[in-house]
Amino acid sequence: MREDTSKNSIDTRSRILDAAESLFMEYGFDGTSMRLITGQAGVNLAAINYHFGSKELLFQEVFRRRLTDLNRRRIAVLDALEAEAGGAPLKPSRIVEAFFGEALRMAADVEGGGHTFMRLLGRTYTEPNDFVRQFLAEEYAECVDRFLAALYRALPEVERTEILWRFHFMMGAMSYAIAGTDALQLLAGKFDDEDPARLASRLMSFLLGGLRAPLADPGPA
Amino acid sequence: MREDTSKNSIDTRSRILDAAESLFMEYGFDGTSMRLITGQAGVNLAAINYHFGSKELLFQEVFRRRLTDLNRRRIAVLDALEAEAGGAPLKPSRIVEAFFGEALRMAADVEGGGHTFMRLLGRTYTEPNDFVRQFLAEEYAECVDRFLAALYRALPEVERTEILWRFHFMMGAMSYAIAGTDALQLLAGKFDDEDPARLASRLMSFLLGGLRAPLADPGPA
DNA sequence: GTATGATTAAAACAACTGTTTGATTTGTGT
DNA sequence: ACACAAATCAAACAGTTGTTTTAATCATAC
Repeated sequence: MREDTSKNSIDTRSRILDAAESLFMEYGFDGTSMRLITGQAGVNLAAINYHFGSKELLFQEVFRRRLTDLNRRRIAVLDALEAEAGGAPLKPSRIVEAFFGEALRMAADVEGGGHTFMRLLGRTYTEPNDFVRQFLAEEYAECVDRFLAALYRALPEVERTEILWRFHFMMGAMSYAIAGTDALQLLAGKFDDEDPARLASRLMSFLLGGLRAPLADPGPA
Repeated sequence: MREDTSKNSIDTRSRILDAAESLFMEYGFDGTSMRLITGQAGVNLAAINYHFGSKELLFQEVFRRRLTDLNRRRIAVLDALEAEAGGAPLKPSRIVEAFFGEALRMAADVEGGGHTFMRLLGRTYTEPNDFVRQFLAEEYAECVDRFLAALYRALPEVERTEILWRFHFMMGAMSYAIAGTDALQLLAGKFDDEDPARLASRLMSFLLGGLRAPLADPGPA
């Protein structure tokens, strides 16, 4: 009947994290109660405060658990690309593929929870809670700095502000592609879903098309 | 001291709607309490239930107030384009410009509240509350049907599924560009904001670049 | 086996949630 | 001025929120 040995407590921790990840994704931070989380995790109500301190700290830990590795992997890929190039600037498309490809790879991991997490991350971008924004900024800082620097070097003739905006647009397209699948099914009515596997290649070609688009006229009257 | 005549009640209604729009945008549906709304609106707590019936119905009315007009304008522009073309299929870029241009025009209206509303709309796409999804689907149905039909006719050689996905990506890029400005400021650190006026042209050229991008390989191994 | 610290458990805490009630005020038509 | 409906108000409703407390149980080292 019982299978927990000494890893009982770390089991409780990850059961809470898994349940919280899934519920935060579905109902948001405010829409998810402690009792809902502990109920789905099958643990006592007080376990969250005991193991994480508060609901907010649990929320942050849900992100840290996956984001740290994701951004580490992104930087590792970028390191490899730059080492291979040997000092020469990279192709912009390779940089973009590295950054968004790693995210899409995580989003494709349905059983391991990566898919759920990426949907949660996507909807969190548009929920500008102060404490979440502060936290995400710190978590992303190094990775974004590295990739922006690489893009600046790859596109020296393009204004940096323009690159920033394009990066923002790409983040938005990706987040919606993952987090807003329900919205699409909604707007478009019936939608053949033979394709979540092909999402990555579809999205990537869209992103690269947007990246390569001619710059806008500076002055629209 | 008092300036209200007979329009007292409709004044209360719109005061509530304005406060709710702004607060829902900032804190989300669950994070915004009735007392917060009525407090900022300067009306009695019971006024929301009296004038709108419930918090959910107020939420819906916040959307209906702006969305109905927005989609009506979109369809009007599309009608004009099709009348001008006289039966010939439209250029895809014109269709996209019509759909997203109207949204961006609303987002540029800061004083009138259009900007706030578009940010709220953007973050709501990723909050898949059942009752919101149902409502948005009905509100968008006719407009999306018309624009998708126009795109299908404009791009007869492209699979309809591909067009759906591109439309989804474009929606995501736009919503983030408007709703997630804070997220960008965050990730990129300092960000010159001499540009909210140029957002429209920047975004439009990105969207058209994505729309024109070559289709992805169907099979990524 | 017993002591010690870590974990779990049940119960209670005050604060806040959306909604309803009943009385009072306000506006309008006669 | 009167009557009638619309609108506002203060107060209370029952239920839920995140967190804390105190006791019980667990695992482990001596």
